[in-house]
Amino acid sequence: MSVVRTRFAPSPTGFLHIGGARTALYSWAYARHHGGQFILRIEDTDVARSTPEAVQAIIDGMAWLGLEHDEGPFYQMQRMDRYKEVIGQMLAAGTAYYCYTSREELDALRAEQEAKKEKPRYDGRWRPEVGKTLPPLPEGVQPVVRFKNPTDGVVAWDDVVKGRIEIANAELDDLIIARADGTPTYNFCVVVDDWDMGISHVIRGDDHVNNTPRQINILKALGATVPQYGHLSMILGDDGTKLSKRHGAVSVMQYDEDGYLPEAVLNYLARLGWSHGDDEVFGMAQFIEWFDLDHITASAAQFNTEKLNWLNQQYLKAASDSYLAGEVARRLAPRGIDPEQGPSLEAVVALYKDRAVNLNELADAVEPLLVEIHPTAEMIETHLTEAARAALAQLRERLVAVEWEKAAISQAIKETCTALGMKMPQVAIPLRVALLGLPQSPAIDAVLAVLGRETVLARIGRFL
RNA sequence: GUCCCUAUCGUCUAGAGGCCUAGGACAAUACCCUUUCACGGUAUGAACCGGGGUUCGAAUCCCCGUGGGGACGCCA
Repeated sequence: MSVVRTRFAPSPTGFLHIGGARTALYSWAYARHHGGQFILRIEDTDVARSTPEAVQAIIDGMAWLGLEHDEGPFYQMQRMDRYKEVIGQMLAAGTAYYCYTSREELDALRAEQEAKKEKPRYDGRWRPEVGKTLPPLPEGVQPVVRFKNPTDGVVAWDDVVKGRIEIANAELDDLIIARADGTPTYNFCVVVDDWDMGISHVIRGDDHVNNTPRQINILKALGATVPQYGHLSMILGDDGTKLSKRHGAVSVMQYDEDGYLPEAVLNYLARLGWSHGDDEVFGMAQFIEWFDLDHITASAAQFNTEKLNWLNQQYLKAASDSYLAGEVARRLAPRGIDPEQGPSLEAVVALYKDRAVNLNELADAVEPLLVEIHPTAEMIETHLTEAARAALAQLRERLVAVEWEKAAISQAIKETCTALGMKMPQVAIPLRVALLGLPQSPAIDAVLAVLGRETVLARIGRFL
């Protein structure tokens, strides 16, 4: 069996978004599954729209997700000589030709065809044919180079996700492979790159299905081996419409900012458009073991933030306290909070990680344990009644002497309840408000234990 | 307009002719657990786009509609 070599080939005209991330993930996982190589290639031939910032954004996104490549990044702009070399060969071999049709003529042709409700396409006026007389060479027109596409028969391939696809050559026109300024175009560069880089499986977005027959024809004209193709359907936004700036078409780094763990995003993406029976929660090692291009869904999938949230929560619960403490500290820093002060961040995070959906929520939840709190007047009025304050006063006295660990603290709270004939919540809720400014928290004895005696006594003391 | 792809609960999906009284997960609802809020547990409701075939038998195969998406650039 031959070596598996896959690639991810984004054009650096924006950040790495969720659709691109899934394409990269599948290509990466397929290579890993087969012990092959995963190549990163930057398709930057559109000089006007490509930016170094976008290149960096893509690399950052890949790094955040942990999709490391084995070769590259290769930049198409650095491979110009090679493309020109191949174009020269094709011109010489007669599989490509110069076309002197101007942009204006092309526009007119297109308009005419559209008016007649026809599929717009080049009419082959400069295509050399035996016994055909070409038009006279116009003055001052720099020619483009067009590929001489076969006119009959069909191009067919067995798409690994969509099955057999056949397209009649009659549907295809002679595409431009080099612009008037000599620079090669996308469909041509892809072909040369996939060929030169020995790509065995091209896994890419659905929007490239129509490019595939053209690329196969060029590959064949070059005498190159045609790789396997797999076209992934697109990802729709939360509302079922195409991803746009407003919903979902955001950088994967936005997910970091929104408090998602890369593991959760990866797991979510793996399951969006692919399945392994009823399995839902699995790490990348497991995914690599399972993933094999079977079971990829052919139809478009709608992004569902709620399920991502649920997955993120699962990963949050499973994550280690030290990892979470690091992530939370990173989010607390911009708020001017130094987690070195106060109780151990790991202990605090452990208390809250079961109840947060994302890291930002976790940071929010943890904050009152780390900084001075300011309960609202309303909160104080509703919860810190005379009776409540009396209970807190008595509890405080017990806490002064008690051994500082959960069971003993719990015992002290219970004794206070009994002594005053109060129910647990009647003491616990005011206590929460006094300590955290909130009526809800994890188990109160655990909160006290983590907060430390000094802080607890001081915070209760403020209301006596 | 032409070509290509696609169609199972609200969403992601299982399903490769009988295992389907269509399964799981998210979301929803109810109950349980609970010291509050969560977590967790249990249960309930919820789908094969329509029409024709093929077959003893179709969610699964074929055809036609319809819906959705994509492509038709000297963009990638």
